[in-house]
Amino acid sequence: MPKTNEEVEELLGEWAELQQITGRDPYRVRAYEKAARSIGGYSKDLRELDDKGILAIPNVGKNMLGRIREYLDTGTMHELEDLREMVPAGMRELLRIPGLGPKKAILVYEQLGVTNLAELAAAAEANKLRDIKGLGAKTEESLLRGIRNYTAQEERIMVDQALQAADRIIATLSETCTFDEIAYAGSLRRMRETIGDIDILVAASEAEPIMDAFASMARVREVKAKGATKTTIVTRQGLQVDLRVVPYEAWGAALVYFTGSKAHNIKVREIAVKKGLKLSEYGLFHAKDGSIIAARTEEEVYEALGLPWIPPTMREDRGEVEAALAGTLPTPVDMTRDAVLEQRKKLKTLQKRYPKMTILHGCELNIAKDGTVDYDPEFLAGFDVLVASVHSYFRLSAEEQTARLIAAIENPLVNVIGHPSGRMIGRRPPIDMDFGAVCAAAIRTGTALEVNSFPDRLDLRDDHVRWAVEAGVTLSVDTDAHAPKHMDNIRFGIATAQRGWATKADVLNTRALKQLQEFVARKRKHA
DNA sequence: GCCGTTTTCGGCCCGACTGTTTTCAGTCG
Repeated sequence: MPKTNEEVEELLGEWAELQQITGRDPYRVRAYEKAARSIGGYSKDLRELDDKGILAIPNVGKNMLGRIREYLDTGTMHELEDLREMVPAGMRELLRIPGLGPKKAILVYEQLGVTNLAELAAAAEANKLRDIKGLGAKTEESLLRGIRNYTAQEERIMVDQALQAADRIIATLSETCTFDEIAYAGSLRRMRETIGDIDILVAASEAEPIMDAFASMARVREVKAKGATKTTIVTRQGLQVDLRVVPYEAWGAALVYFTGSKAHNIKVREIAVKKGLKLSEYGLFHAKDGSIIAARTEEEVYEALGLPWIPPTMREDRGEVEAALAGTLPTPVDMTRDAVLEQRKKLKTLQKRYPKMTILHGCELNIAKDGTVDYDPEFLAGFDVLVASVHSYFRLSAEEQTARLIAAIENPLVNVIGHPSGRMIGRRPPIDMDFGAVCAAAIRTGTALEVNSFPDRLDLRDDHVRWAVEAGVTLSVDTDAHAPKHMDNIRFGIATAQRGWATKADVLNTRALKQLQEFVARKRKHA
C-alpha cells in the first residue's frame, strides 16, 4: 500500500474522531471514515493520480479531493489543524474505552471538564460520574473497569493464539451442548494478523443451554453481557469472547454478519437496500413484505445479491465487493495444494529412510452439498488412497443425502466414505439417507464404507455394519486419528465391527498391501 | 460528506444489549 495513502487514511480517520467528539453529524463522520478506508485500501498511489483519478476512488468527492490536494502540496490539512486546536489532546483516547462513545465523552467534558483518561479515571473513582444526568452508578463502574482493562494494555493477540483459544472453547461447548453448527467468525475467520476479540457462532434450536454453558466455562473471568441470544465474556487471559446463537435456517446470513468486517457488511447491505431488500443476521428479506429470500448458507445470501461467494480473508471493504459485482474478483491462492505437495515430498524422504516399509499418501476429502469433493481429478490422482466424508449440510432430505453420498461413491478416485452417517453420539443425529441404496452403490463401484473408531462417532454403527456385511460391502476400520494417542481408539472400531459380525475378509485394511492397491486401481480404471 | 437507471435533495445498515428511563438513547459489532 502506498505510503501517502496510509498517511491520508490516518489523517482522515483522526478527523472523523475529532468530529465525533465535537458532536458533528454522524453521517458526515461516517463519510470521513469511509473515505479514509477507501484511500487506505486503494492500490494506486495518490501522488500519481490526477484529479479525475482521485475522484474515481469510492467515497471520495470534491471536498475530499481538495483536502488531499492540499496535503500533497503542503503536507498538512489546515482545517484539520484548526480542529486539533479546538479539541483537548487527550479526548481522542477517551473513545478507546469500551462503553464510552462520543455522546458520553461530550457529557463528561461539558459537565466535569474531563479532557483525558487520567481525569476520567479520577472522576469515576470519586463517584462523580453517577451524578451526571443520563449516566448512573452502573455506567460509572463499567467505565472504571473499562479504563483499568485499557490501561492494563490488553493488547490484540497473535492470530495463532486466537485460533488455539477459539478451538478450545469450541471443544468445550461441543462436549457439553447440543447444536447443529459451530464456527468461529469475526476477524479470526478473516485471519487478520492480530485479533482483538473472538467471535463464536452457533446454530441451535435452543440458545439458553449454550449461553449457560458458555458463561460457566472454567476459563471465564467476567460475564460482560448476557442476553437471549448473545453473551460476552472475558477469559482469565483477558481475552474477550462473544457468543451468538442463531436458528439453523439463518446460519449463512449470521455467518456473513458475524464474520464482517463491519465495513464489508455495510457495503453488502447497501447493495441489498438498492435492490429493495433488507439484510440482517437473520437473512435476506424483501423490504416490503418481509418475505425471506436467502439465509441458510453464505453462498445463497451472496448469490441472491448478485455476488459470488467472497472468501472471508478478502472481506475488508477494500474493493472486493466492487470487484465481485464486476466479475473480476480473483480466486485467491489456496496454500493447501502446496502444503499437500510439501507433505508428499517429506513422505518420499521418509520412504527412502525406511525402505522396508511402504508409506501411502492419503487424504480425507470433504463431500459438498452436491456430492462433489475437493480438488480436481488430476490432483487427486497423486494420492495413493482417498477418503471422502460429510462435514456439513446434515439436515438435507433423505433423497438429497442419498444422492449426495452416491455421487461421492461414484467418484472413481474416492475409495472410502468416512463416518457415513455423520452422527456424533449424544450431540448430533445421523443424516437421513437410504442406507440400502448407499450400500448397493458402494458394492457396485468398489468403494469401502468406514467404521470410524472415535468413541463419539462409532460410525458406521454396529447394526449398520451387520447390514453392510450381509449385503457384501467392503469396510474400512479407521482411527480417524488426529494425534498419535488417538491410534488406541482402533479397539472401539474393531469392537463395533465385531458387534456387526464383520470378518477379516470384509475389512479392507486387513488385506495385504498389494490387494489394497488393486482395490484402488480397479476403481480408478473407470476414471 | 458522498451518492444517484426511481433521486442533484434526502437519504445514509441493522439488531442486540445495557442502563436509565418510564419508552428510549448510547454503544457495539
